[in-house]
Amino acid sequence: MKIDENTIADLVKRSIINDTFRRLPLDKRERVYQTAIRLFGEYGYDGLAVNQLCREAGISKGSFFQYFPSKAHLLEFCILIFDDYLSHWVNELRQQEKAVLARDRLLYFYRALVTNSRLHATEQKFFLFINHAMDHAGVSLEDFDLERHFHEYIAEIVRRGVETREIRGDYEVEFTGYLVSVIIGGMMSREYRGQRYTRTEMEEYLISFLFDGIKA
Amino acid sequence: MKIDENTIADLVKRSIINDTFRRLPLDKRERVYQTAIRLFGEYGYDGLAVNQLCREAGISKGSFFQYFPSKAHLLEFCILIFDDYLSHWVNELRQQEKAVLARDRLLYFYRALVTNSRLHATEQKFFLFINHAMDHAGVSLEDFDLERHFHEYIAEIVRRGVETREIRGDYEVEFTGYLVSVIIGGMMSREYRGQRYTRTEMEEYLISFLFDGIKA
DNA sequence: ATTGAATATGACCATCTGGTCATAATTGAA
DNA sequence: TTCAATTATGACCAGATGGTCATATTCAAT
Repeated sequence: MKIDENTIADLVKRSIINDTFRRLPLDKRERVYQTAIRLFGEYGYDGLAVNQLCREAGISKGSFFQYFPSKAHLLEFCILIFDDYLSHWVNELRQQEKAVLARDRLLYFYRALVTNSRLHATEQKFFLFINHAMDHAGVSLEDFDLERHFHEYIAEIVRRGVETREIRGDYEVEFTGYLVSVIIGGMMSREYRGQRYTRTEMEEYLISFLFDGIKA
Repeated sequence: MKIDENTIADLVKRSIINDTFRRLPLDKRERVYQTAIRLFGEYGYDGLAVNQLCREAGISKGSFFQYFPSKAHLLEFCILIFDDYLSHWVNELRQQEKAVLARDRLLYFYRALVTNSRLHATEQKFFLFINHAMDHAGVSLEDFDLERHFHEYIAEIVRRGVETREIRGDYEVEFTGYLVSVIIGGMMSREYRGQRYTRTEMEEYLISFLFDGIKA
């Protein structure tokens, strides 16, 4: 995904990045961003050394601090750009998706997640880092709920499902949606590991587990 | 929980801690351990400064490095002691629990988890830190699966449940058990947050969701 | 009271960190 | 070609970090 110009301009206004960075050639901006989320995802906040980032991104330290007010601002920048990326990703998915039944829609979403996370290991790591890491240098990570795009999409599926009487509606849609995404998340992390089951079997179990529970 | 003498002796043999630490008075050992898991849980691995630990635990820096070969060994020590603690906790729970039906046993487990995590915020934070943190200074955190005690216990409940035809057995017990604990975990983290529902309502939804799924 | 071993201590060290800044290189308009 | 503005650079800085070590203290056994 290309970094959105409007978003960049907004970040300049909010003093998260400097105008110098906005004026930079596209490929340089991309290089810095990609290197940053890779290193953050791999080594964490403290583990990313500005020196290393500069070396691997091919810029000098002096330049770095002309682009970003501080290391903490780099993190915030990465989070916000990544948030944009997720938003686009979910939106595209929503447009492509043609299914009607809730079970098919959930399956479609699950498949897309699995495929995507296999494709983009770096983004995956960064996502996990932000989701689990603690606060750093005044950047309260709890303010950035990267999962909300997923949650909102699933909640929408659940809402329709309740309307069409496919899904129970005795508890809040948002709550049920949350539990659904917890299960999907759990299934996903199983995808990476052992795999005693084929992908089709995983999908079958997911849907069956979701809709029917563990009852014999 | 008192730190187990046998465990300590084993850690000395494995050169994770020095013999000096083993010979220390109980309260001092406890103080160091408690302070360490609190600071690790609060600030993470890099965020815990040995100086601060020494200050808050009331020991000198020189002493610290007579107790532990390095900071990384302190972390390993904490993880292994904590692992012991979890093992004891689950064992006690298992002995106290008298229920027969799988749904009652799962409920009992869930209640115990909620109660315990409310009581011991420090341990909770440390647990989350270990579960989510990335590797540090040669300590591969993936080697320490702190959740396995929970997983094993739940898997046992599921196994019995399958035998008594309460729980479906079309997939591996271990897999189903994993999904059950994923849901329980999800419910737990909801406990901390918004709480539009009473605890009883949460429990009812958990069981109903687990056994019956989201089907209308 | 003496002695020898175990333990405690904090000044000290090399290294690394995020961040600065004076200077050099590049750019683009006139 | 000139020149002013923008961007690039890396030596440098103060502070903090994990870790060391010579010395001081404590303690138990005689």
